[in-house]
Amino acid sequence: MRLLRTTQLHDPRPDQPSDEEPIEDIRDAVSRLKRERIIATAVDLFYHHGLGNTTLEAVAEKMNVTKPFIYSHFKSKNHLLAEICSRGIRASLDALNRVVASDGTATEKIEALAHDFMLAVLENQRHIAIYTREEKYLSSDDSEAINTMRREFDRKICALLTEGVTTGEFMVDDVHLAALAIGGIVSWSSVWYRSNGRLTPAQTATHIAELVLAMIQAKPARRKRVRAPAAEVA
Amino acid sequence: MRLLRTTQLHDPRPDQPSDEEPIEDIRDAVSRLKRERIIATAVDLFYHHGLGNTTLEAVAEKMNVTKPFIYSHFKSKNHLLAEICSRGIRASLDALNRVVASDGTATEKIEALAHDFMLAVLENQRHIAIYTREEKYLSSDDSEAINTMRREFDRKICALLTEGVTTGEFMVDDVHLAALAIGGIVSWSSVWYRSNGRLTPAQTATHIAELVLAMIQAKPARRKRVRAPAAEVA
DNA sequence: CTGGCGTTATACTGACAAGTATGAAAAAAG
DNA sequence: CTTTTTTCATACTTGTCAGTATAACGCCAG
Repeated sequence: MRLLRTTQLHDPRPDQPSDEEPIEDIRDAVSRLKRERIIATAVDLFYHHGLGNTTLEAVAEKMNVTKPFIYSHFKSKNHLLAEICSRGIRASLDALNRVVASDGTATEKIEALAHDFMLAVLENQRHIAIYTREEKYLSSDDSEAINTMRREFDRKICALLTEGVTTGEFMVDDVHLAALAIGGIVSWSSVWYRSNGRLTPAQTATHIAELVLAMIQAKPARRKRVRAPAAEVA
Repeated sequence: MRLLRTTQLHDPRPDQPSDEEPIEDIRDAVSRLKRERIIATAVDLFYHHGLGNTTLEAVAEKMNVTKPFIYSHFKSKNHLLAEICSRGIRASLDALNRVVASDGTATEKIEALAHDFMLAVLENQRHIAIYTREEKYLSSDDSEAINTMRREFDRKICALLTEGVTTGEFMVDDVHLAALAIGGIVSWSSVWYRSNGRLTPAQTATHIAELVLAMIQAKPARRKRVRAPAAEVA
């Protein structure tokens, strides 16, 4: 296209108006591919060396392109960072929401939550590690949006724990602290996890879920194993 | 004195040669006081705005001094950062070692460990948060030294857990993962803890220790409460 | 009071890296 | 094949800061 995304002209696909699968415009696909590569490269460097030790020139060089290439896809270094961070957070939040929306006993839901949340963190480990470290370099808008997510997070876990305490499934003195503990166990994994380590993400998630259940003293009673469909693997 | 720390001359305190308490030289005391103030101010700013968003000029301004003042006490911005980080780590490691050296059952020791470690983290929350975020900006020497500590850390918790499993006090499938979970619960508190929050550090530590014991399914059997002397408060 | 020493402000340098103006080459359109 | 448009490399500008040279000030000794 030449005018796409700019102004005039109707639909850039004038052929059969519908009935076909909505094939994505090639330009968009190419553009997205490039974006993805930039992000992947940046994640790699930001993760290993830190945001402040990584120049966009270094990112460009690693891709065998130059700086303006990156600037044609991201408005600034901070926008790139924001994209990276929000992906990590979004993956976790999706996992959480999927579980909360499912039905089952509180025990089942907490187990699923610990498992899927852990898996989401492990699968997005670097994004989340970057977010955790570089939060202060996000624009206040971005960081506020993300903080809202985080609070929502805590709220939902608390609600779930409270439910379980009410039904007598769990035993915890302080629901809020327990929620933070769960968040800690899972979130901290972005610090220590290495993808070439002893356990696969799935194994790790399973073990961690058991630890979480033990922590809140959930009766390992009849768990019907109706867990939400596991997050699709990256 | 004017020649102290330089070269010649005997003892700068020529009066009663001994028998007195070893009163620290005033200059040294003053110098230390200044260093402490610089560190405190830097911690404040680094914590709230991030290392990269904080210039040394900003630190100086907040103290109503200027940059060379800081440079006369720290060789570089990174040396200042290293000092901040190592304080946080040292406090935690001291707590750990104190507990490991104490005697008692594995249950008692783990409880004490969780409690005292948590307390140490809370009391040094900002230092540790800064360390966690800015690790990549430490010289490789410093960061290696600190990583050694971290590994030692894990090793000792693992040993303790293994001991408890052997004596039948604990039930955990994977000792190493449990150690990481404990580390996560505690370390992550440096991210969420606010000193003006609902609970005092001591209360928080007590609750967290309970959660940890539950997680490893320690029998709440005869805990004789011979906990190591609580960390002196900062 | 005076001279020397240590300390800290003033004022600078130098480097580095974010972001950009321009134009060349490639791709699409006609 | 020619024209138009997009994309990205070359080469630049610019601001910011870590770190420093120098000089002024104050403190203690004699």
